[in-house]
Amino acid sequence: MGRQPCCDKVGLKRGPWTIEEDHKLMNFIINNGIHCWRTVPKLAGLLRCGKSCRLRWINYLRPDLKRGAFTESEEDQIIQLHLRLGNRWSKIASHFPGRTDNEIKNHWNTKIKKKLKLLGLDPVTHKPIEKTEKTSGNSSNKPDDDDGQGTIKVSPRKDDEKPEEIQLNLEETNDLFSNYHMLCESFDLDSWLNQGANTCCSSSYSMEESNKSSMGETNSTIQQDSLKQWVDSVDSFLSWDSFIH
DNA sequence: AACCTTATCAACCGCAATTCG
DNA sequence: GCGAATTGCGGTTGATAAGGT
Repeated sequence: MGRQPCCDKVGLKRGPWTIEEDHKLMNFIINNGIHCWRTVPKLAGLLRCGKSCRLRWINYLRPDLKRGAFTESEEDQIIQLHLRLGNRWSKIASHFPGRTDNEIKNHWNTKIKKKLKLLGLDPVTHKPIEKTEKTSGNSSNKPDDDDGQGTIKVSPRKDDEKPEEIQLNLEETNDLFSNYHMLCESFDLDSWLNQGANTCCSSSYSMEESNKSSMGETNSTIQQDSLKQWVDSVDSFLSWDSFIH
């Protein structure tokens, strides 16, 4: 049997989105909202599949996106949530209004993972690497940049250069680990989670929901004005994007 | 200046979960 | 209740910017 592909890929465009495509998608969603992603590209006049449109909207065009680098406290919160939820990025993202699961996942993979490794912590278990190795006795889980003796080797820049060794001896590792746990303990995740749950926005955001929640009782003129402001702001970062590209 | 390596992040893919007829 | 359609999620890839040699 098997499932049909979600969309007919023949003749569909792939790769980076153009400003024109972004405008088409935005205009369509502004005017019509989102009812069925599958029909969005067809109705909006886009040669993209519905999945691609959804992703573009959620990760880049949504009006409530918070752009910019993650703060240290956001990073701490991500680590906390990862400890509890694992790689459930959408769940984690739901506690960061304006952040997307993709953004958090990328940040985790490129920055936080390295930070934890430097602290001598396994990014998967959040436990000291030595400990997990000794207890598991499974060398296949050993990070390739760790020599198993509390020393993390950073890849050399040159072939003839000795790897830079960051001496994280056991004492230092334990100190870092206890600090890390003090941070974990002092952080009231539950109350924060509850607070986040009230303010979080679902990844399946739509203009209809946006209108209901943020514009609820305002009149249509104000709605039009805010919408215009948003489109203007999106226009400004779109042009900036095209400039830097 | 040219080349190479690494880091970053947008976008894609495949599968699971959910919805719909 | 069942199967097909659709949506959403997490892992992965690929383009490109940034930095180093």
